[in-house]
Amino acid sequence: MSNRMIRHEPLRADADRDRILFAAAHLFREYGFDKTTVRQIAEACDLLPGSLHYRYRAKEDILVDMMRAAIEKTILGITEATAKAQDPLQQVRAALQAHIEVLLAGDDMMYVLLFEWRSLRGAAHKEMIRERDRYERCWATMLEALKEQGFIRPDVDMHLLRLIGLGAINWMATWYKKEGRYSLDEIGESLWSVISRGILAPHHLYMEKT
Amino acid sequence: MSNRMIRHEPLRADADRDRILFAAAHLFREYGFDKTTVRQIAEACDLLPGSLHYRYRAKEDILVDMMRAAIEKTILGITEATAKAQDPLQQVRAALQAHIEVLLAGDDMMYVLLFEWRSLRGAAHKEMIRERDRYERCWATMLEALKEQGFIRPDVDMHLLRLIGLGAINWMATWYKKEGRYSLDEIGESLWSVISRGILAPHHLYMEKT
DNA sequence: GTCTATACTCTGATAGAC
DNA sequence: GTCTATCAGAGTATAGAC
Repeated sequence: MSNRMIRHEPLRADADRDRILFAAAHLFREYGFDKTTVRQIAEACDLLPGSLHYRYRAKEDILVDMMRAAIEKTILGITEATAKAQDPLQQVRAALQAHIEVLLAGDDMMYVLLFEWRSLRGAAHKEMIRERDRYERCWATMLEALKEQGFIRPDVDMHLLRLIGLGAINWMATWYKKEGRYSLDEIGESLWSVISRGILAPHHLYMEKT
Repeated sequence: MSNRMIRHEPLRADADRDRILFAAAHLFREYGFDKTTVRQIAEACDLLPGSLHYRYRAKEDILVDMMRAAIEKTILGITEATAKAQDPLQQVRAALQAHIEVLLAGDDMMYVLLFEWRSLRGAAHKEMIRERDRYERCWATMLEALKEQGFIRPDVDMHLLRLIGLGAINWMATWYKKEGRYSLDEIGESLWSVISRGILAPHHLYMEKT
């Protein structure tokens, strides 16, 4: 740091951003966005309020930036997971596990993304709705493909299925504990066991069992 | 009201309580507990701040009272529903539908119960955890009975199933719209269709289909 | 970029007349 | 029980020196 020649400003800036967002996320999760003060955030990332203000002009800006990062991470997570999988069924299975892992692996930003978007108003609120829709469309595309290829019973409404499935996972953030009785693999396995038996057409259900 | 003889104090008091809780719940749902001011609540139920203070000494007391009422209503809902049903399977089906209806029928208090318990701290927080556990135990009992009677595949973990199922329903509060494309019956039917096929032992699955 | 000090606003809660 | 008036505190955001 003493030598200007070996400094990498962009990296430094990213690290600062991460440090701030990480500390803020922890507080937002613990106390909620409204009950967390900018003074607390500043203290948690070793800055004084004035310095934090230099990075983020308003408290809400921190939340917006955090949510952008969180949703990007989520989309990246299921994109990578599905890329590895071979057939469409295993793709969905992998995406499901990826969503679980990204959400519950311990990143407080994910929790904040799910439960604090109500704290945003106006333009910022609308932007997050759009971002959420972008993510949900990834799922919609995957699920529609599955249906068109005959994997799913004809009477299953894929739109409702998506809402139900993602809802079950998202709610896990309220009860999952790292030291609890279930591992992320067990949780994903259980969920998939119920859903796959619940929606697959008989032919593929049989294949899935073997 | 002008004649003291025909006044019914307890009824009046209940009506006042409902009026306050209803108005407060609407605001809490719209803006969140923290962003709602006691002045707003007072105005919404045609009281002045001082008068509201007479009923509830602190803002948090309103939230606690509201949550007590909401959880009581929920427990009453599934209790009544299961009482009407005959066999254990239909009992669970009825309880599931009851939970959906109580949660989504339009009572803002239910939404607040699900998403604002984080606003409580200390003793009040602990009390709500206990109340929630009381409710979850109703479900645990029902589901355990189902398993013991052989309705469920042996490999299904009933504890996890409860968390997944109730999670799927609770999350509905974030997306369900009264004017939306799905009725409460459709939603319940879809959920049951997936879950029942996902967990029932083959023999009962066949019976369920007919 | 970081710090100190502070302006300004709004909040929950209360005191006390009626 | 309801009202008016107000307090004490906390909150965000800012100005300006360094």
